[in-house]
Amino acid sequence: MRWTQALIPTLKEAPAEAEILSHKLLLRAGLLRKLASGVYTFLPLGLRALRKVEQIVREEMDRAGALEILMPALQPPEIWQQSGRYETARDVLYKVRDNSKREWVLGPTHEEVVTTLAAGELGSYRLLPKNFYQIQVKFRDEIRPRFGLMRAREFIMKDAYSFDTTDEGAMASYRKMYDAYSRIFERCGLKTFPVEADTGVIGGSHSHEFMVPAETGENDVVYCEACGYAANIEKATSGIPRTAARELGAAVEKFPTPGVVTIAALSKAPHAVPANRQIKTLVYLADSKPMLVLIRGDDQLNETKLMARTGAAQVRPADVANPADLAHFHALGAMPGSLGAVAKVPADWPVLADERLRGANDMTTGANEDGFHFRHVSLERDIRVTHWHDLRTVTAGEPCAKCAKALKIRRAIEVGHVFKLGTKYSEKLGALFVDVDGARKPCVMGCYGIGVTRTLQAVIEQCNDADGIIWPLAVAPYAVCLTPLVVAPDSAVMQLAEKIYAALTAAGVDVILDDRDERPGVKFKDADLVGFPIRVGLGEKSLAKGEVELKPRGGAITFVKAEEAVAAVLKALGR
RNA sequence: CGGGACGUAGCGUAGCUUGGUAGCGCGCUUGCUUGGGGUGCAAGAGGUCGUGAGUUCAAAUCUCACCGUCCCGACCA
Repeated sequence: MRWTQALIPTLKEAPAEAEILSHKLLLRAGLLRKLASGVYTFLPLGLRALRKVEQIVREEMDRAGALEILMPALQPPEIWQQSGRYETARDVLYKVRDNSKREWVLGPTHEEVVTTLAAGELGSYRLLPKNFYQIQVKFRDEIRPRFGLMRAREFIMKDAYSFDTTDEGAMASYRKMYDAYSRIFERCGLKTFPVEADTGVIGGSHSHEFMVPAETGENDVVYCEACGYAANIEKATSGIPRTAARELGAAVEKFPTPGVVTIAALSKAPHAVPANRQIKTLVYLADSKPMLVLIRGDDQLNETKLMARTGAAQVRPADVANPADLAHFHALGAMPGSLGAVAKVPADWPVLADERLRGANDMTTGANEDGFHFRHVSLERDIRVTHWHDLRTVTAGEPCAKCAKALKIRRAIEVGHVFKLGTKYSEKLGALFVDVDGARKPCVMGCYGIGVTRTLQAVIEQCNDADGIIWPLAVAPYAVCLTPLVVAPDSAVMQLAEKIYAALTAAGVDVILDDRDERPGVKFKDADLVGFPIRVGLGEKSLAKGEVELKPRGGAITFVKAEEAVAAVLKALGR
């Protein structure tokens, strides 16, 4: 490609819409343009890089035995109603109506479609196992799109779905995908690490996310450098000890605490009850049903864990500002700040307590009477706990549950996610097969996603310097940029450039010839900004010595004989 | 949805407090110049000042509503 025939609109300054570095570089290097919030056009260079990522994904999925298909983005709402996600996923579903008023859903993911396909086509164990994948546009009505391609309304995803006859088979499929993902990200030049993950609304029992460490990521990952434990903070646990038990002793005693409505306030004089001797009592609604959640005063509730433990599709804290929720506080007899689980708890309310409180006594908690608290409370003796769960959020420095070394927490970008789904969708959508024994059984499923557009941006986030992008060779839009500093067609410099251009093109190298009549500085700056892995500089000075320059992006210049330039480039490309 | 900021030429911005001819840099066009890290000079094109109401003799500037964009939170398959 000749630069003058391409469209590479580089920018000296980043548009104000971009906040993080990778987003700025996407815009400045002329890869991407925004049409609307969370909706983007890929310019030629951006598309080339995207295609490179897609191709790596495709090759590794094929190698893992998956079959590429292409499913529709436009989907009938009926299958979503069948799976139950028409309701549970309604917040992210784009719904459209055609001219005859029939409703459609723009696919945010494809479990429903692929399971419907399997229901029709995979009727015998002889056809199993199968793994279908596609690389396709997804639509999600994100509450807040942000950071360019990181969280967009419309984005490209590789999604795969495996169908097995047995649980063991499904685990083998899962393992294959896990291994394929490791190879995919490695080939993309990305440093990723897998972490244990929550399975969320999608359901399932086993799940890992592939994370790219980055301060701009939207996930917190808990990890242990000593033993390798790593988990999304939504899922992570630690070996932190339970609350120290004291002698059972005194009976519950009510005491006045006028105006004290926070853990912090109660921990100060005159009461001076340390936060770790307090019970935080929260009113939560799980699918609209009220419950009490008990957490130690110095801990934070992990809502994802709460959702997982209750099995609810939606959990939210009761809100004093919401008139409909006030009844729940009235039922307890107090407002937040004085809530407790000792007295006046309606008999049909579940009381969920965090494991860290198990066996704790001599604790202080609200009395369900505004302005009063109870002291000398024993969890076992004084509170009707209906469920004990791990509900707290891990914090940095806590001992690892496996090896007791201090845990660390870092931010990361989720680029891939593998799930073992089980039979949730195959049962609901009728993906049954006839087994050897003649019995009809639901397929055991797995699903596996890679955010392709997000991965592309993650590469930029990880591979850059002050001058611009530093593309890993495997995903660079062009591997080589030829930079003649004289572009007159009859000049020796340009004629040599044309010769090298022709030879590299013939060798199948992705090469761009910067034939613009621009000053050297402009060409160098643009080449650095766009981030071509190798730049070949051709100028009169070096050519007088019979040499051209080879400059790897971010590396030092080397000089090679002009007649050896093509071979040197091929060698630098590892070919 | 709650909190905050912003909307002036393709991009970045000044002007708004105190109402009165819309300015600068980059980019773009033309000419000359320069020619190894975003040359220099000159001339030029390009603006519904987000949209709509209102106040006023007069609104980019003041008021209200709406739309859009971004950030924090909530949410997130």
